[in-house]
Amino acid sequence: MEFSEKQLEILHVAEKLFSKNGFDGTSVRDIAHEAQINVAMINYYFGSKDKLLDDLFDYRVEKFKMDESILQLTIPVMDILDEMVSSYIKYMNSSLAIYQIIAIEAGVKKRLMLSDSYKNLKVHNLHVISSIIQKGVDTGEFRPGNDPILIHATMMGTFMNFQMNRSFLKSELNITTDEEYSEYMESTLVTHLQRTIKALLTYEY
Amino acid sequence: MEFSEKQLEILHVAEKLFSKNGFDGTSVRDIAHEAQINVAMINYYFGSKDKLLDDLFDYRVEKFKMDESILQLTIPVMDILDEMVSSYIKYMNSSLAIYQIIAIEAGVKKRLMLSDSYKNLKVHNLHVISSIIQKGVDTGEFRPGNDPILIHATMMGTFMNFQMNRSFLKSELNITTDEEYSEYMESTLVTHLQRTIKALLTYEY
DNA sequence: TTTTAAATTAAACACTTGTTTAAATTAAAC
DNA sequence: GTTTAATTTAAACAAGTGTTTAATTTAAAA
Repeated sequence: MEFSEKQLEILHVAEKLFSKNGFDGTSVRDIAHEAQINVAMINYYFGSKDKLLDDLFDYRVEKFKMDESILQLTIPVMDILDEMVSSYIKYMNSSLAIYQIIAIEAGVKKRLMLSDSYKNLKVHNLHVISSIIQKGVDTGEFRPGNDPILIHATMMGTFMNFQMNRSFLKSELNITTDEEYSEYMESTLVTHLQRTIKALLTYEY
Repeated sequence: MEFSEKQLEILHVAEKLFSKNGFDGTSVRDIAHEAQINVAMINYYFGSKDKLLDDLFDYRVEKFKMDESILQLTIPVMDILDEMVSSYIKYMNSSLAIYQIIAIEAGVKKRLMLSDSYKNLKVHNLHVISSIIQKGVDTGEFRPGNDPILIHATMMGTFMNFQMNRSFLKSELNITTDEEYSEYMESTLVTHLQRTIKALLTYEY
């Protein structure tokens, strides 16, 4: 699906407002006002407010697919794992708005959950993680028996926790700006997750 | 603050609907209908819809404080850690509704974030985790240098991820009923988190 | 039992919601 | 340049929002 310049402008404004105030907390008039267009244009271009969310999701979802090609790299599997965690967190961090929306709307409403593309995305990412783990198990570097679902949930959930408790954690970490918080997530948080997952995959229990 | 039987009935219905449809997605008339009362009673008892949410939060928040007394137990620190994870996840799992509300409203709106009791709760729980880690470091069982904030975020976030992706994960794990999913979280997920945190605290990197 | 207070009700309030309409403007096709 | 189509607009639509009011019923206090 292709979008015109005008449609993209509306999508970007909607993304911003949905992530800030939630889908139900954002009116079409809020969007129209911020985008400096007439309210009717939203229905003219997207049909309805619900379809606007669907289109926004389709517009963004493709980029959330994990890069499968890292599996082909001739580097140690430990480094592949590190690279996967790092690039995934960094991309999520650079696309916070849509991720915020997904987290809320997929959890509360059934809206996005029903979307096939959402399910396909998750299945794909689980598959990539699963393949990396398998590769490590084959080389004897990782212990077998670890469920990729749990690994994925840990990575995703920890990131999300930082996202949803931003203001509390900022004060707790003595961070003042959003930029600094962003840096923290891309360095300290990434390192933490890399260590956590590696520790788990090599841990003897 | 004490609530009458009628007020509690309203609070329980509100909790259920807020967790299902979000705060903005739930109207006072929805609550009144489900609780079989007149709409005006909500404002009569709670003043406003916003204050109803505040009261619901105050009503539940106390129970989310981690039990500090486990620190005094004369059992290995590993077992204290296991017990902390287990009891925390189990309690969260038994109070899903309010946790769902917290996750959404604290993240999107600034509503609950402004609440002092919410901040105090988090500070308290972080302190308990911090004390357990310190105890393990003192006995030489845990490595020093692990930030309790990251441990807490991992535990909380992973649980939340299971909560917010319920329907996807149910199909992925071949789970059909909510009861079974609940059992999974209290057994497999708890074990996973215990292992993860212990692995992280003892991991040599 | 009478008086006072609390609880409950239906109705109205003013405002916001998403969506549609029909007219006006702009752009494209011929 | 005229016609056709696409875009944009202000206005209206019906339904829903949280809240308030004033009247009524129920319960408690005197």
